[in-house]
Amino acid sequence: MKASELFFPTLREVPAEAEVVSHQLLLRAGFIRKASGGVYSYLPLAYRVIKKIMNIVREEMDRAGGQEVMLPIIQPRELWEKSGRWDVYGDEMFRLQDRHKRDFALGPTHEEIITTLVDGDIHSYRGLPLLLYQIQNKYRDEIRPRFGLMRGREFIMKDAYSFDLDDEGLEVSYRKMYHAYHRIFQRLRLEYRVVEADSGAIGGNESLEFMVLADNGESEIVYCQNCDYAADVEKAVCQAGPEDLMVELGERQKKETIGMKTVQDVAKYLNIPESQVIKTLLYLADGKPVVAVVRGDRELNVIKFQNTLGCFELVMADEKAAKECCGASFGSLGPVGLDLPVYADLEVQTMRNMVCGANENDFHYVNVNQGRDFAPLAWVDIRNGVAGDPCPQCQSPLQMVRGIESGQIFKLGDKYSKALGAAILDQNGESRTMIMGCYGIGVSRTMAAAVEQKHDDQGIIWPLPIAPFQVIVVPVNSNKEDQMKAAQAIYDELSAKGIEVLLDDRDERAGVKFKDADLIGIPLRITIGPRALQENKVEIKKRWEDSNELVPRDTIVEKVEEILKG
RNA sequence: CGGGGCGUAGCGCAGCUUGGUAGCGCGUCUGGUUUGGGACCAGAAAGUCGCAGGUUCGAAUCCUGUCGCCCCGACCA
Repeated sequence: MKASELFFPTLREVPAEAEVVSHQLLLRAGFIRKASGGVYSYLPLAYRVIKKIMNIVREEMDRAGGQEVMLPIIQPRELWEKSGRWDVYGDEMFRLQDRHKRDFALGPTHEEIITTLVDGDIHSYRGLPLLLYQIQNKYRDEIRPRFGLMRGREFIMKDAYSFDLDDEGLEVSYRKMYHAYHRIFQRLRLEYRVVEADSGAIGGNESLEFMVLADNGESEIVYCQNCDYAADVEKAVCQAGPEDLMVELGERQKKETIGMKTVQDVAKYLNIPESQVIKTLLYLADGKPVVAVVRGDRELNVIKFQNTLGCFELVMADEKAAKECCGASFGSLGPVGLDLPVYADLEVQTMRNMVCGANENDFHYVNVNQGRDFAPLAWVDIRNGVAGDPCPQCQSPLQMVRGIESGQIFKLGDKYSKALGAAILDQNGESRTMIMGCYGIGVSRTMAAAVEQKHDDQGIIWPLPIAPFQVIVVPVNSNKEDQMKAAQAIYDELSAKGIEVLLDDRDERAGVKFKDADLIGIPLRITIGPRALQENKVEIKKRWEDSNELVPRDTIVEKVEEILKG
């Protein structure tokens, strides 16, 4: 492909609308253009990358025994009513009507369609196991689409669904997908981590997320370097700390702390670490006041708290409610003498001589000790994990990184098959509900995640397996016949080897070509310059390294093949 | 949905307070000189100032409404 004929409108300046790196670079490098909030066009370079990701995914799905299908995007309302999700899905579902005023949804996901499809034509256990997948657009009317391709309203997703006779079968399918996903992310050459996903809300079912590591990913992950444990901070299992039995319990005292509202203020004022203070947070669970207590330097994890309570709605109470329930404003609350259900984080259990609000404005207690001064209704795990927490499996200190949720595998069980009545006959002629799993990879999001992970201040650095072109050949001056001739010859030779090459034949100055090559992130650049050409040499540069290398013209094809292999 | 910000040429922005025939940089086009990290000179094209209504002799500018975009939050997985 000649650069002069390629549609890749690069921008010198960062469009004002883009905040995150992947969004900025994909716009600047001429990969994507916005059609509407969260809806993008993929230009040729982007689509080349997308197709490569799709092909890797496709090959691994096929290898795992999957069969590719293409399901409708437009889905009738009745299907969604059957599963009960027409109402539940809410505003996040794009809806439309046909000319007869019949309701449809633009598929946000395909459990309904596929379960109905399989139920219609598989009636015997002999038809199982079955693994179907597709790669196509999904539609979710996100409350707030953001960060370019990272959270779009229309996005490309691979979704796979497994159907088995029983849980043992599901286990086999799930494991196959687990290994397939590992292969996929390894082949994409992205650094990633598998973490446990929330299973509380849906109840006991297993789910794992494949996170592509990136400095400004949406998720925070803690992981263990010693064993294989990893989890989102919101889901990480937190434990009680060790108790220091040598610390003597002091006598509880009330101290005046005028104007001291935050944990920081109080700790500073009393000259103690924040970890000696406890935070008392008042929430309304389905309208009823409940209290959460966590160490002063920790964050309450609202999801964990809600799962603990098992309530439907959990909102933070306002100042007024605090005054009514506890007799003091925020900043002066404490569990001592509170006549409310108190849930305290496990970590608080082993703290000694804590500091907390006295439920009286501008007063705090010091030397508060659990058991003697207050007793919570329950000791529970309700805080966010942090780096340094002990690993729940092996007790080594956990590390923290950020990541982008790129794939997820999930044991659905009979959730949809039951609702939609998808049953089959087993060996004994008895009717059984099929057991399902579902497995997603955000293809367009993965492209964005790759950019987030692989870039520098000059632009994108595509991993070789998904680069839009593997090599760019740059004659320093396209008007010099000898340079163009050499460039064209190298282009032909590489192309003949099946290598994807971009020939920058544009009548631009060298600087412009180099900048563009760096920006669009082609892994290998071959530069044909006048001086080297005199000695019958050309220059090769790896996008991910600073230095370049002069090699004899005759060996360049060999050289490229060698790098591509390694 | 709440809070904040923004809509002026393809991109980035100024002009708006104090109303008077729309500007800058980059990009684009033409000609020339240049040619190893976003060249230079000369010339040119390109904008219903998001949209609608109002005030006014006159609105990019003031008022009202509306649409869209971005960020934070709530929400969701």
